[in-house]
Amino acid sequence: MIELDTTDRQLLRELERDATQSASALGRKLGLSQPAAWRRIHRLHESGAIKGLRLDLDTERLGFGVSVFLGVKLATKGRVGIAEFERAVTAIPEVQTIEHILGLFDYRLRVVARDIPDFERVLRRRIMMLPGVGEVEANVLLSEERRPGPIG
Amino acid sequence: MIELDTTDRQLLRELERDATQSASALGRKLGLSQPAAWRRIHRLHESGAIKGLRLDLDTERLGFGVSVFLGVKLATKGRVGIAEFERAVTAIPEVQTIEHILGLFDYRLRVVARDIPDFERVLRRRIMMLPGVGEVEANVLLSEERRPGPIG
DNA sequence: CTTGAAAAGAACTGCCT
DNA sequence: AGGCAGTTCTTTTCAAG
Repeated sequence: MIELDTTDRQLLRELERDATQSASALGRKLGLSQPAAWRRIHRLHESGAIKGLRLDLDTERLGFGVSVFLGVKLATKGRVGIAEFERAVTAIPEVQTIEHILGLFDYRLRVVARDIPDFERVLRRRIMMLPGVGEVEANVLLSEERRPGPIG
Repeated sequence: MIELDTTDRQLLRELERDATQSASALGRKLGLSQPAAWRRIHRLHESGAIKGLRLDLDTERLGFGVSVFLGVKLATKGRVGIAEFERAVTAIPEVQTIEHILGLFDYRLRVVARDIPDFERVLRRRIMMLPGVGEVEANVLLSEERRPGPIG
């Protein structure tokens, strides 16, 4: 486990707010010189505390107005079944996130579609055709909010 | 809705793979000059196609080994109930994402905790104390994979 | 759209406290 | 660990084809 001091935490908090800030801007906010801030950020990358930077696309503006969370229960739960399901679900472009979970469902999928008819097509012709799929639960996304989290 | 040409799509695909690439590196890959690539990226930001860059932290390495998805059904569903719930849930630092959804549940929360006992504390003393909380479903995250998506 | 150039700023390095 | 000074690279804007 990686231990962080107060300054590292402040850096992460700032970078969570705006990941494009320069080392000099961050240094100014925390009372550090530009190289000092840079070296800390660099260490946070090297240590693996920061996995990287993700591009945050506006799926709605790009024509994918519908996001649906699917809970999926597998009917066939052997080792082969799981591997086969994962391989097949990976090939569906509308599936943005695949979460292997433990609980009432086996997988949780985040699926995007242009609209509801498009989603129905994805669900019927893609999701329901996946090998080993059992029960499927759907929840349509209305709005989403990300919080700073206990780490920053 | 924002219309993208093939080059913009290629840019987004590359940036999804690695959001830290320079305009000149992207230009080289797509056969564009550095200013041309830069202007396209700039336009993708301005148009809102790209919302920004998100810091991707390794919650596990930072000591939060447990991620749990909670489906929450509200018992009280008046306008006041929803507003009150959202205000209260926002104040819990362990809640990383709040998704307002339509379906079997009203909200989906992504919660992080240091370990299972820590998660039990969050669940009993924080989540279950939220105003208007009805049924709660839990799924523990085993592994997660993000896919390029139909946009890139 | 392109190339080329120039100025500003950010990233990175080595040395010193 | 932090700061200072300097080098290299990228970003950003411009002129011109």
